[in-house]
Amino acid sequence: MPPPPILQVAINVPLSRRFDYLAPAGQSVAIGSRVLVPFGRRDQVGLVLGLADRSEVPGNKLKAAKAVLDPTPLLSKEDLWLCQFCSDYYHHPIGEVVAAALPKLLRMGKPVYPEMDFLRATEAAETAIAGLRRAPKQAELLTALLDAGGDGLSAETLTELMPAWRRVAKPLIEKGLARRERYTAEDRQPARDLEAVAGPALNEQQLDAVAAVRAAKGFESFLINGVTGSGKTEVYLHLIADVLDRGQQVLVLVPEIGLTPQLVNRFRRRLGVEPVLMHSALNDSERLAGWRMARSGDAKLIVGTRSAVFVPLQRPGLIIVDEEHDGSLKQQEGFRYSARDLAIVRASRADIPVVLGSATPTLEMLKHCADGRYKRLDLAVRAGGAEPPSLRLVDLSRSPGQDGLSDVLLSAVSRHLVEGGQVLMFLNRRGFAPTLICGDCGHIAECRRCDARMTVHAREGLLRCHHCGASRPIDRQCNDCGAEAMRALGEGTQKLEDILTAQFPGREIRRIDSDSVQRKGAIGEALERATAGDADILVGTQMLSKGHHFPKLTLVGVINADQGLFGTDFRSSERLGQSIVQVAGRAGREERRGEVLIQTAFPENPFWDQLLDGGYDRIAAEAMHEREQAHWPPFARLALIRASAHRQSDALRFLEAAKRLAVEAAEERLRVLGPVDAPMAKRAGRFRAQLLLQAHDRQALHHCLSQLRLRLEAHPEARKVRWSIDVDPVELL
DNA sequence: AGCACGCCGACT
DNA sequence: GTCGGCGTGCTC
Repeated sequence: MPPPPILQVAINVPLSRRFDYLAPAGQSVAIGSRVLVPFGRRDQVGLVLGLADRSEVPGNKLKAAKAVLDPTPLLSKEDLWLCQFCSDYYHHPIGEVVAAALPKLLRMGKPVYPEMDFLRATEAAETAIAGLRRAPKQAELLTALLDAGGDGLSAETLTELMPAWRRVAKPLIEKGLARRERYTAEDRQPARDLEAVAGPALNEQQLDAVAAVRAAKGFESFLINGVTGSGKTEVYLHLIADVLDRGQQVLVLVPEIGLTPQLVNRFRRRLGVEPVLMHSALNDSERLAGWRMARSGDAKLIVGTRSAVFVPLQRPGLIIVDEEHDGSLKQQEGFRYSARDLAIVRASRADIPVVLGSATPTLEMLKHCADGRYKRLDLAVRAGGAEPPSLRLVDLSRSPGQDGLSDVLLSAVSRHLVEGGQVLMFLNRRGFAPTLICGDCGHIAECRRCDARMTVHAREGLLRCHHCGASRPIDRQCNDCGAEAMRALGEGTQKLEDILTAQFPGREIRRIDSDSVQRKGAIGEALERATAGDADILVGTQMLSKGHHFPKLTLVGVINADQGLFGTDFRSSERLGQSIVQVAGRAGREERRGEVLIQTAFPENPFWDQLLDGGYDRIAAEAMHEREQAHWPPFARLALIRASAHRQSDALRFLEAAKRLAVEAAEERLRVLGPVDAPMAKRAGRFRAQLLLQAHDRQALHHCLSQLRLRLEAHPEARKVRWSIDVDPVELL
């Protein structure tokens, strides 16, 4: 008689260990299944990571699982491998990793296939149907049920077929001709094999790129470095079509904003398959349905944002990461993973190619290419022969204008409008004005919970903190000297919209930022409306610069680029280069050449010369050189220990302890910098500080982090602080 | 993270 | 006299 197996269970708590349980009496449990377990004084859903025949935990402490929630494993060996990899690489508790990898309903213990109401015909129906001549609706319904046979039809299907079916079904049920039952519902196959519409012929570079990826035997990483408008998507479409033809699945990761109807429609039309979407605008059951279809293999093409990188795939054939440089691919709280990096890890594990695309690749990817680890595929010409936009600086000291808009830019706007073009004004600052200042004493209105100034939102009459979301009515008097002299200083998108409205009466001006686009997922619709062409001037933040195609757009104005020029983060020039090149790429994609005007008070800054002279390539090359000199990524590996607490001293004391432990564990193979207050030390009422670990290679860093985490979890100082490890941080604050 | 236990302040 | 504040400890 073998001993009862011990279940090693991952539970969604911030603890790194697994919890051992006895299998429920008389039941066998498979690895990868969920179980309901007693945990402390409550019940929790856990995932079985492994089976063992003995446990370190003393027998009297072992409890038995209460129920097995999945008769067959929910996650495959491959899925579990990915979770374990994440837990190891990001030094994050396995239970929280598993939780992040599962749709909410599964996390809550709901069944994979929901039970649904069905209506089916009884045996008596066959003969009785002839007697229903005077009840045509009933006859119609019963015929449909008989035609469906088997389990009958689901409530969902019936509602589509005959919205009033419930009323019609009632007499049928009373006559014993139909019966309501509950079954687990199978997914309806996504509509597919629509007509695939042929696309434009590929140019030589596109053909080369397609051929290169096609030639991959198993895992290989490709970086498609394609200028905006060069037709990266066309290359993706050909590659996807290949894989679909082989009967394998394709996973496409896009930035949050990239999931616009434009892209999805193009996939649908050109490939003749219905893409399964996974993004934040879906509700819980839609998410679960998509997850299920990916797992079963019914979904051929999955297009999703960051968290879709965890979706189980039955027959993976290709992973594509579009806009690889985009910051939204990195989770910025809790379990801080990079969906781009995990996509590469998954592809490697599955032994399939991975394709990363960007017009402005990160230095990390450029270095991999330079080292020969990844294959770089350049698309240097715009499809259809469109010319690249012309970039020009506007010196704000020579052409001051008013309210932050130079005369040069204003006259360019009117010129383009008169010529029938559309104009985009790019300003990475929402709200009315970034600052409310006292004209008498110079006091600036600040957030009470953060070390940040409040942003003026004039429409709503509010001051808002963009860091914690707090708001209050605009101060009438100065909180410092009491003078009634508070005025808005600087420009935000709201104010810019007002100024342009006054300057260009009769023109349609549309603002697109996270204030004007409230609902998640509404961004796509807002962009669609703007594209339709009735807007003359678009005013917006970063949101406007990503991936969307505006056919009539001929002028882009970059209102305030200077804030990126003096960033403290070592990535700031890479970032500024990316955002300007990306927004510039929106201009002039068809017959008319686009014009980009960049306002700056510092035209002498070498950054501008590099950008105008050599474009993003040059910016990247310069930045690469600096990073090598300074031993920053991609020439070093970083990890950040973040801590926050109500008292600043608690956070700092914890990090001091962490520093001692890190130095102990590291054996001089890494530098420990800090602890320092985060640049905005107080945020949402908590004080934040961080410790930076810098290592030459991954092994040194990870060796140190593994030891560090175990010791920190047990450390008495850790109780007063909220802390986390951020491996490969992208934001150093 | 949650949840209970535990020991000190302003209220029915 | 109690309701409740959040410090401390624990979860197989």
